[in-house]
Amino acid sequence: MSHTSTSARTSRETQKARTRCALLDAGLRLLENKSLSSLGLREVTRVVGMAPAAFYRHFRDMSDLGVALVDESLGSLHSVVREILEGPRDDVERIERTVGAIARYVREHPTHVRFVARERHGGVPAVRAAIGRELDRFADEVAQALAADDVSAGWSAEDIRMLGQLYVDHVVMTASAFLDAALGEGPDEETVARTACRQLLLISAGRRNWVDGTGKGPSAGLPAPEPGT
Amino acid sequence: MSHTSTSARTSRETQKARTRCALLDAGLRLLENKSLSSLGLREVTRVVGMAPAAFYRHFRDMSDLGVALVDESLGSLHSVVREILEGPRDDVERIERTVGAIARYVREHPTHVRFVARERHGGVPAVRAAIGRELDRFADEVAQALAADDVSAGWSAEDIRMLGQLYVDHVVMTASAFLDAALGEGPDEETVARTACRQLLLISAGRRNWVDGTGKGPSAGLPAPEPGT
DNA sequence: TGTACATCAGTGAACGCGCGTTCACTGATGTAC
DNA sequence: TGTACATCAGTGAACGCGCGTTCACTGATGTAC
Repeated sequence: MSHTSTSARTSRETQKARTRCALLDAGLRLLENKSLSSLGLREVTRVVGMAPAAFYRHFRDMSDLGVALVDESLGSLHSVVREILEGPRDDVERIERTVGAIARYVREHPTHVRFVARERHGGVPAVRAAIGRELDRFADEVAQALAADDVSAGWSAEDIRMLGQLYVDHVVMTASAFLDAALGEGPDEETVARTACRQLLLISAGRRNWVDGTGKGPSAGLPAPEPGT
Repeated sequence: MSHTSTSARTSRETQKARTRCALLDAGLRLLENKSLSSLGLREVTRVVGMAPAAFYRHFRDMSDLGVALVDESLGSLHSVVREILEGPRDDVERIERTVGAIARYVREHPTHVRFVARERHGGVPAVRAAIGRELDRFADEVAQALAADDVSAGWSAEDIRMLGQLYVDHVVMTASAFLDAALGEGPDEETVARTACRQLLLISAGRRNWVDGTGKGPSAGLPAPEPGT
């Protein structure tokens, strides 16, 4: 409990926060080439340059540090998502802005993105749960924004939520593909961007032609309207 | 090199194959709750009940065992995929068959599915590469089948391949969701199945209303055809 | 068929090493008066 | 302002443990004659 008058943190507090941050940074750096469950507490403290025992002043164990990394990685993303969703409603433009934003985010925070992609199904339950919870929140936010679109008229809440999840899953896939591209594995960034845009456009097309429960759009299953009859 | 006349394997060969299989089984079992990069050679041999050193008679290291597990996990899946793709072309039925087949596969081989989901972006490069290669092959197979559909008339090879990739990614997501359901995490199996079906139906609707390069279906962006003019 | 030799999957002991965790400690920072 | 005491982030030594890898070996199986 701090005894200083609210805002001004003591130098002790700020120093502790700095060390904690250094531990998180070191962890993230080491996690580029391995997974959390094989990352050692001593590896992290060694990079920071402190005694192993000091680790316990900041985290209970590596899994605890992992959960903190999830918050750091995905917490900042909510504002980005909101910004995109609040932009113009036009499909094509929104899609291009989305894919551009993903590309930028991956370029600026590659280690965070890799961490999330790797640990989403990784071997540390608490971290997996934290990522799942955060991605669910994103799906909710997206669903909420989608509900406001004209094309969503008549959609059930369940279907809108399903669509939000489809988008979020696709964003994760795309981010991961951008990451591979940056590493020289798989197709280059340009190709990933084009593929992602087209996949999203295809989903948009499906959305516009969705008929509840059957998925049959106006141009399928029914005879085409015959002009003049 | 075997010196027996082709088909009949010596008892030595079969015994070696059995041991190898026991190592793979033990590895897979241990990987339910951890990731490959934190799984130890000694853990595996302990479960099988053999001396650690014997491991080297079968695999160079754990990464080598991981690649063998990828082959075992995904190799058998090609026939399943082909069977689905060769079935009826009708969208709804094919989708339901697909989702049913995923559910069944996950129920019958949960450990293989978890392994692939976990190591797809995991910390062992050789295993990641092996999984990526295999999933690309699946995308190719799906794309080839899609190309034969009527709705694909006029599609560029690139767009068909993009669609194949979208389907494969979606299948992986769905399999992973079924797995969570079986573990009591997240929504139940029934919900996962319904969501997956609707997402696939939505993609199908997009496919039917795809206009090259814009994603604009016939019911959007253009004035609706006016009967009688 | 029987015998002598080759192969090689699996053994068990040994090695050096880095791990997570504990503990009493130090000394700079913060607080009370 | 100065002094005496409390807090607590970080230290460094120690511990027992399981790890991957090596090595000379054993003994059942397979081969040649």
